[in-house]
Amino acid sequence: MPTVSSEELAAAAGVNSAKLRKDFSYLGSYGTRGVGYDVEYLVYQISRELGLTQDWPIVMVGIGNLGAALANYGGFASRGFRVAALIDADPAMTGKSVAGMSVQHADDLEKIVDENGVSIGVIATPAGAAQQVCDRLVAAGVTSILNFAPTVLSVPDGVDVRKVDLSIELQILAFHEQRKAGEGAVDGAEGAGVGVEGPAAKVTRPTAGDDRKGPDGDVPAVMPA
Amino acid sequence: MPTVSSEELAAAAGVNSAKLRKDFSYLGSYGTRGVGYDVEYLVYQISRELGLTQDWPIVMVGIGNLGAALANYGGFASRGFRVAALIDADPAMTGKSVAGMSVQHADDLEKIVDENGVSIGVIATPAGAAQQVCDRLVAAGVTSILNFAPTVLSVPDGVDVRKVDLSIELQILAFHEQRKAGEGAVDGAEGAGVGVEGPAAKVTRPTAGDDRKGPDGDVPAVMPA
DNA sequence: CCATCTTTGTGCACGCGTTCACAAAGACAT
DNA sequence: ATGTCTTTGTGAACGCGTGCACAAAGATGG
Repeated sequence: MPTVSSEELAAAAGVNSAKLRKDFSYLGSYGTRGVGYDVEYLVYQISRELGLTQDWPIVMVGIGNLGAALANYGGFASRGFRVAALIDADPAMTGKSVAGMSVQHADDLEKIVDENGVSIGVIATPAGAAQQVCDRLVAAGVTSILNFAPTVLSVPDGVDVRKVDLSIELQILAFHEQRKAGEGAVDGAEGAGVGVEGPAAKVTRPTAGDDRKGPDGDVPAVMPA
Repeated sequence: MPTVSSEELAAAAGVNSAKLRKDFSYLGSYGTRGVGYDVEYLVYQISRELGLTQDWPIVMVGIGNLGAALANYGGFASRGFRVAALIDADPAMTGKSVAGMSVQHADDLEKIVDENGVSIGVIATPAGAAQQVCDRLVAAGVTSILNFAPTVLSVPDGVDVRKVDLSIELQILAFHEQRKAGEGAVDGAEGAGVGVEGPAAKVTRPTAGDDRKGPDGDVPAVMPA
C-alpha cells in the first residue's frame, strides 16, 4: 500500500505540514498514525469532496475562437466535465463540426439544457450577447455560469457566476515587470515603496510629504478606458 | 473637480472603507480631508502604480484557436498591452492574417523579441511545445511569461511565469454546484460538513468515528488522470 | 477670523488563520 | 506482550490583517 506522509506532501507543495494535516482532517480521519496517508484512498476522498468523481454535463454558448479553443481543451474531460453541447447564434455555424461535435443553433438552447440535465453553462459570446444568453440559460435551469465575455452579468439569487478576465494575469506580470525594471524612478519620483510579493502592503513609506498631490503639473491624461 | 469619498468607493466595491483608505495611503496621500479623492488624479495614480500607463509590447506564440481568441481580445489594448507579434511554428500559418496582423514564423522568434524590445510573452501552444518555446523566449530576453498550455514550465531565476488553467474556475463552480444539489448524501455517507464559502474550514465535524477509513469496500477507482 | 462640518489618515485592539508542539495511536521489532 | 519509533490529529499560542474609532486637516459658512 503506497503511502505519503504529511511532511512529504507539504515539502512538495511548499506549505506547512501541520496546516496540511489540519486541512485533511476536515475531510475526515483518513491517515494512519505512524504511517501516513494511503495515496489512492486520499486522492479518491479529495476528488469526491471536490466533485471530480461526478459527471458534469456543460453547454458552451458562443463558438468563436475562444469557444472553439475551450471545446478542444483537454483539461475538462479529465476533471469530470463533459461538453454536452456547443451552441451558437450564427446560422452559418449550425451543423459545423467543432472538436468532434456538431454545433447547434441557439434557438434550441432551452431544449438542450433540459434534455441533458445541464446545470453549468459556459458563455464565450461577444460582450453584447452575454447577458441575454445568461438570462436564457438561467431560465432554462442552469445554476452556475462561467463567463468569458467582458461583461458583468446580473443573475438572480441562487445562481453562481464566475468571470474570467484573460488580461488580469497579464496585468499582474506587467506589474512585476515594472518593478524589476524600474527600481529607480520610472515616471514619477518614487518607484520604491512597494515590494514584489509579500511586503507590498507592509512598507513604511517616508511619511509621505513630497510625492503627494504635486503642483498639478504632473497629471497627464487619465488611464485608457 | 469631481471627487469620491472612501465611503462611496467602499460601498460600491463591497469592502470596508477604512481598509480602502489604508490601501490608498500606501500609494501616498492623494485625498483631501473633508472632500474625498480627486477621481481623475486617483485613477492616474493607481494606473501608474499598476503599470497601466506604460506600453507593454507582447508576443503571442501559438496561433491556434486560443491564440487567435487572445489576439482578438479587446481587453489587452485598453490595459496598456500591445500585441507586437503573432508567432506560430506551422509554415501554413505564416503570413496569414489574424486580428489584423500577419502571423510570423517561429524561426524569427529571437529577432522579433529583440527588435520590439519585448519582455512579456504569451504561450498558447500545445503542451508539448510549451517548454521549448519558453526556453527560446527566455533566451531571447523575455522575463515574464503567461502560460496557457497545460504544462508546468521551468524557468531560471528572475523570470516570472503565470499559468492559466481554464478548467479551474469550472471546477470551483462544480464544487458549489455539488453543495447546492447534494446537501443530503451525494455518494458516500456525509454530504454535510463543509459550507459553501466562508465556513468551509470552520466546521466541527462529529469527531469523525464512522466515515473514516471504511472496510475498503467503498473505495472505487481513483480519480481520472 | 472663528466655528462647524466633513472626510482623510492611522494608532490600536480584536479576531482569525497559521504554526508550534505534544499527546494519542498505530506499526513494527524483540 | 511489551517497548520503541513514526506520524497523525489537534489544543493552544502567536502573529498578521481587518476594522474600529478618533485626531488632524481642510472646506465651508457666518
